Amino acid sequence: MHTVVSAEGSGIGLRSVSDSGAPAGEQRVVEASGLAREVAADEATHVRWAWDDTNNWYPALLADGVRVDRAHDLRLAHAVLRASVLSARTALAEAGLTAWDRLAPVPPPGGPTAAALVRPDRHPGSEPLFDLGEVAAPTTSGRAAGNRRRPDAGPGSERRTDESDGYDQPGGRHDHGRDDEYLGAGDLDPAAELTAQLLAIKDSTGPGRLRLLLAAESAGALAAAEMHHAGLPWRGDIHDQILTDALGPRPRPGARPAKLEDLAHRIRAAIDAPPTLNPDSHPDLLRAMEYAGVGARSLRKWELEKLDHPVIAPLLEYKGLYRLYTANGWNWLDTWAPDGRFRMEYVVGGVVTGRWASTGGGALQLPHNVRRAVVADPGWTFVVADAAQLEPRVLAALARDERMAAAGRSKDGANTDMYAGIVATGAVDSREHAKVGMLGAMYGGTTGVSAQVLPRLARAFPQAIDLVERAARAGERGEKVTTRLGRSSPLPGESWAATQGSAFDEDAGADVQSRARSQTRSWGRFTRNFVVQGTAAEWALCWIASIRRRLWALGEIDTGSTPGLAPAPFDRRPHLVFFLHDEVVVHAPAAFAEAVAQEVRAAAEEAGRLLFGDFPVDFPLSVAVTESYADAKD
DNA sequence: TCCTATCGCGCG
DNA sequence: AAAGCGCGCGATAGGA
Repeated sequence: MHTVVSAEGSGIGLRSVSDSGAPAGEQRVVEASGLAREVAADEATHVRWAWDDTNNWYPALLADGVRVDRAHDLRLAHAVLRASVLSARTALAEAGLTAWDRLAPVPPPGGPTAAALVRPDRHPGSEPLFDLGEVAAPTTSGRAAGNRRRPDAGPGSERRTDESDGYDQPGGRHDHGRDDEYLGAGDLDPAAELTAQLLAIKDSTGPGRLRLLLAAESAGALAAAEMHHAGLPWRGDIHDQILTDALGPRPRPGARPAKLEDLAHRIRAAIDAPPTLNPDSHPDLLRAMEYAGVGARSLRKWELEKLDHPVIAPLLEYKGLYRLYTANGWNWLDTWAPDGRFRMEYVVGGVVTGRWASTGGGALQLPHNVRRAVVADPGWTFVVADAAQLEPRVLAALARDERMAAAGRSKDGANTDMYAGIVATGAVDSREHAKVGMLGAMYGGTTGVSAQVLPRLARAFPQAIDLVERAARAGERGEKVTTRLGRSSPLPGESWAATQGSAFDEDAGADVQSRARSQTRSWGRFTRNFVVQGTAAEWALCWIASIRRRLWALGEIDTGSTPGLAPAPFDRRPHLVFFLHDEVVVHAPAAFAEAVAQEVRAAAEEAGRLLFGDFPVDFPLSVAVTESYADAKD
């Protein structure tokens, strides 16, 4: 049974919808301030909460200490069902675009991203887009401030829509924007949409796969909201020490840190440049280096490293420290972890393949050299787990390639390295060859060692290699490809097809043809990788969904003991604090560490079974119990 | 002045 | 163009 949650005037509507999509009973309307109590009471009935966007509702519940077990995120589900080939011949997919196709993800409340959206420059005398007082509930400041829809909301309101016109190049961010008429937020009827989605699942060619995918995607949205709520423990004092050791004391605004200033002098001296040369200006620096005869074509690190000149050493050091200073320096600390927690802002489903993206704070790019600042609370510890060689294992299982799966299977309980296993089959000579060969197969590498090794891999593991080759050819033909659970790739944009067509013109020049060919191959590499990366993302979603359920079931520390620094409902319980594609960090009371490690492993096994049934493929983890994230070597 | 493109590098 | 996939971000350059 689902309960659909929606805004009804100043109150909140709760309406039951059966698993077949039939409305069950009348809608109840409760006061906004009473929602948390209502939800907490209904949790015991194993209801699945359905709502337009998890970030519109769940943060306020968490703020009231209420955790929910299951949800159905209508925005995320709609996007999957709209695009999937499994649901292509359903009413939902065959209907024209609706307001649900135009929803942009709602940022988590209270963070810098939400603040930036709430603070648009208002001209004096212009009407505010929404009245904060009208919808504000005591505990829902973030939601009330920026993200609640109103019946009269229109273009330019808080319900922003994406404006991109689709895909011309692989690699664009996931969006569903089109430039037809905006239908208006008033058209969002969550109960009707849920009914339509459940019907689309039932009518699809893979209801079981889609049901699992949407459950996992929605569980991911819950987990992301919970991680934002709990935050990653962050020791600002340690971070500051790292910065001071590397850069010198924090400079006044506008000034370079002492170490960078010193290196800038040495760089100028080494190439006889004037004191006005700004090493942050690539064109100027490159020109000055050319004048000094350094012989650099660009300023890329790997290229500079090949050169022999006195400027290289200080320049490389400068670039490293500059990166630390600009990306994760004091400004970052002030903005993203001012109070002992880094509240990362994930964008669930933000990548076309189904991976998560993040916005602001660079949660998915946290450099290794600042991870020392991630320290567990007193009496608590981290359990850090990452899936070893996830993508090649996923490929083996996807292709049902028994030999490749066997190469990654653990023998007598030993934690195996799949690349070593591939070497052991005799297919290739070294672990390095196995690794670059597999990466090349999954990414579409055509040169160097990876291309040399590919034929050997194709001989040893024909089914796995054939799967990625077929995915590449489908993409080159402009077709969709689909992951294990039913997430389909986007189609290339109109200009892609136009370029393809123009290559067939009688008078097409060689340059046009070569551009078309290069574009074709590029899209093929995208679809080749899509099936693997996308299915790996599905494995990770199932993993994280299982972990959050299992952690909750572990219960809490004794009532006598001191709670941790995490906010309720996690102050006495192990909880997820970080997720990075194939890696999780759990923050747990020290006494729970071993139990958590065991559950994280069990969750990985469960994820493998959910995706691949009894196909004999292993997904081993490396698990570390540690006080500091930096001590978990990946 | 604002907006976008480019470079380069962090992560998986 | 490192060698192929997927991202976010900050600084500077350059066009409008």
